[in-house]
Amino acid sequence: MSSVIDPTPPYVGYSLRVVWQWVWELNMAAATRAGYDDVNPAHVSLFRYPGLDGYRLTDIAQRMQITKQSVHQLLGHLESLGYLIRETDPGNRRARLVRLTPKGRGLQEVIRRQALDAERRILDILGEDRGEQFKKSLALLVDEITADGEVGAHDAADR
Amino acid sequence: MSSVIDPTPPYVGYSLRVVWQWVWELNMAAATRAGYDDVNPAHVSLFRYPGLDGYRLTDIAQRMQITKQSVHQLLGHLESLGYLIRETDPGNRRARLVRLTPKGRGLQEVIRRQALDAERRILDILGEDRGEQFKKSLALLVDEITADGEVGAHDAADR
DNA sequence: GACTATTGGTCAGGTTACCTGACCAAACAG
DNA sequence: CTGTTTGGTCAGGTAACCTGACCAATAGTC
Repeated sequence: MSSVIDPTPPYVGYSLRVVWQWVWELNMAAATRAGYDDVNPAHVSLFRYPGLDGYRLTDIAQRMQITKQSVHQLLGHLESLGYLIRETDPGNRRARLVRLTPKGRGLQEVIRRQALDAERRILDILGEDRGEQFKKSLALLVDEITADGEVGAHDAADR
Repeated sequence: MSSVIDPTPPYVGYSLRVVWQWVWELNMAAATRAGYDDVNPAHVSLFRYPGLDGYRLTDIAQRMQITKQSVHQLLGHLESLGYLIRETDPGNRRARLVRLTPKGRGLQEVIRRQALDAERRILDILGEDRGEQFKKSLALLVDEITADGEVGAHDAADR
């Protein structure tokens, strides 16, 4: 009794998840290996592109699609762990800007290096031509998706 | 002061995440729209390829990379919501097999259809040739990654 | 057969990343 | 001056995860 829908897996969604998860696990592993073992996945995810330095809490909350309160808590952890400080924005005295400490910049650097390394590994697997084509396709998809505002544009209001 | 690492974003990891998240949000939206609004993302994720029907708790835990206890709890929710039942495996009386109810099969079907729809939309964006190439590349990456056991092969022991 | 080890699953209890709601202070609009 | 909006914080709750202890059925060994 085969279903009406014959799946012909693996689905693209499935594959995307597997590959992304692989990159993400390499990312966490790189952080831990480099000695940043006092942070958990939620913390590290805040460091992902485009990072934390110079951003306000609200910007980060919007980017991550979580509440300001959640970001507040996570930034609090990172601050008490010595990864960053929050200083008042000179141009807007209600706002506070995240500033990475040397420790924070160290972790940021590890994460960026790892991102490039993952990219390298993908190109190695696919080969140069196919790899570049793959990157272009991905970029095109990202353009199209973010243009439509289909991701991250639910209730820009507050949540 | 440009960093040692000039990022040339967007990174592949970032793009993968954006695209995957887009697919995933379409997935959740499809479930909700179809009336399955008593399940949350954690529940729906259990239904993702290759699904629940016929599997044992332990299989699912391993696939999802979470503990048996967590799966136990989530399956408990889904059972009390009427999505599935757990019946003793005739061939192994300690094991219990997940069996989807009609309601559960309904949700499963919605998710499968949505997966195909997402695939269609990606092909529409990239065009037929480029899209097929993209799928092939993804499949190749998945093969390579899962072959090395780099994902989901941490401690096959318990977890 | 009896004896241990392994496997599949459950119960009890803790942690924490999220959430909602209420609130304050600075900035802005009239 | 008087609301309203914006950036952020405090208090408290929810639930998806975790660890540890445990039981029942199976498999391996003598």
